[in-house]
Amino acid sequence: MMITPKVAVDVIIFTVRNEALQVLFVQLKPPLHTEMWAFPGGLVPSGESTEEAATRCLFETTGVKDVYLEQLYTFSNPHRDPHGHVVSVAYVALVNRTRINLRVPGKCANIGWLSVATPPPLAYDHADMLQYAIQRLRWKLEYTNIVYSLLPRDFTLTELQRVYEIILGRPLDKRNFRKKMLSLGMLQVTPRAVKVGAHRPARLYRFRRRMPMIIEVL
Amino acid sequence: MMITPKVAVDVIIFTVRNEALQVLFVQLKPPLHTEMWAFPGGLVPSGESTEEAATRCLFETTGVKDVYLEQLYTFSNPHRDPHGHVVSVAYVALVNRTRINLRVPGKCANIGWLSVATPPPLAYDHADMLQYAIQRLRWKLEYTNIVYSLLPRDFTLTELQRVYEIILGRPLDKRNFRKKMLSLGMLQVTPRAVKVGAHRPARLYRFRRRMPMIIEVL
DNA sequence: TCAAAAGTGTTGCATTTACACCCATGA
DNA sequence: TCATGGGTGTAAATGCAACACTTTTGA
Repeated sequence: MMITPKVAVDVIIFTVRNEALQVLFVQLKPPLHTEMWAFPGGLVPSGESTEEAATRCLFETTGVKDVYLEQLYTFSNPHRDPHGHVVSVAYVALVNRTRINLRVPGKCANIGWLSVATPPPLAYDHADMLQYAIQRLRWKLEYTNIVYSLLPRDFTLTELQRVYEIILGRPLDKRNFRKKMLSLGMLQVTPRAVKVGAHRPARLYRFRRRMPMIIEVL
Repeated sequence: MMITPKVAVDVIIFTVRNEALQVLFVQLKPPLHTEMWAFPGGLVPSGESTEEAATRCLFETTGVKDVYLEQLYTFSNPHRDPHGHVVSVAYVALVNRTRINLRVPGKCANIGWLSVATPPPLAYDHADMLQYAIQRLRWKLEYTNIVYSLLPRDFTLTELQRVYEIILGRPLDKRNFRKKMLSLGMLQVTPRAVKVGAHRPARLYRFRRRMPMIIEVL
């Protein structure tokens, strides 16, 4: 019987919070990489699919299920983990921060959201993973509806636009943005509006279908 | 120590041959799945990256290196292989058939090119892999230059167009195709032309850079 | 001179970009 | 009445799709 590498998953959990794109990191307990941060993850037991393992990891740290979760890439450099050859299947999840109840997994010393703009020192090859994940997120934002998973059920168009601007890192034209979003037909107007502050109340919208789809197909 | 699944690679090797998109399949030796076909692949030994394993598999069956090779997806269903839990990292390779010297790997009974239009019964979850690979190939053909890996160094625009038509499965307009290709600036005219048959000779072109790149960036 | 593939431009349509003012509200 | 964010339309430019004839060659 040939000896093959071990299999792990890492889950890159994005949210938009405090006007920034943030990622959930855990801090490992000594003696492993203390002072470094890493994505939630771990070895995959035989009999469990990597999707299941990623879903489980996501649930154990945030308490949420049923959010957008996508396989990103498989990282397999034999030296990526100094303790032995571990092939890691990376996943990306998008969560709405208001639904989160963070919990520190048993094997971790700490957990928290950190902005991708100023990432901390990362363990293993997690810096590569993060770069790739951000790139993929920006790319898919443009031609899918996955942003639904970052927002509450009801939201204003300005909130939606802010999420796009924060992730893409550039300002968008308000009129063109609204025209485009509404023309895609994936949003539904709700009868309600929000009144906050001394100005005109904003209409609330929601996604017709809160599931991933490619925009041309809508 | 936790027991994790074994790690394998499968390589989906595409070529364009006989006016069809074809894939390289091997037939397993008895007692395993005889009568079924599968992609070249196998377990990844500890210490080898999956890229290396895929490159090696490609070389062992076709004798080529330095062609387009891309990670496709990781398949991890615990039941995908009835003999035990094997996570397979699938790769896609694109080769130019004229450069190929097929060899039957020791553990296989047979090897050959088969058209994707009429795929044979496939072992494991290889039918799923194939569908996904075709989809990805079509998609990437539209916004990258990866087609370079399917053609000889020098080719005519008609040959290039045929490759696109065969993979996409629909006819393309000759004038629009040429306009588009030439405007992207990724082709170089060569001084030579080919004369075959009783008609005007065709100019030969080649790719400026025979390496994968996204078309907007060119 | 004929057959066969190579090669070449223009027009309409759809999509994207740029851009500035009025509206509704609470303080 | 003023400050604040919500909401709206038009014109130019760009990109894409449709479409037919002339050129060069060898037989």
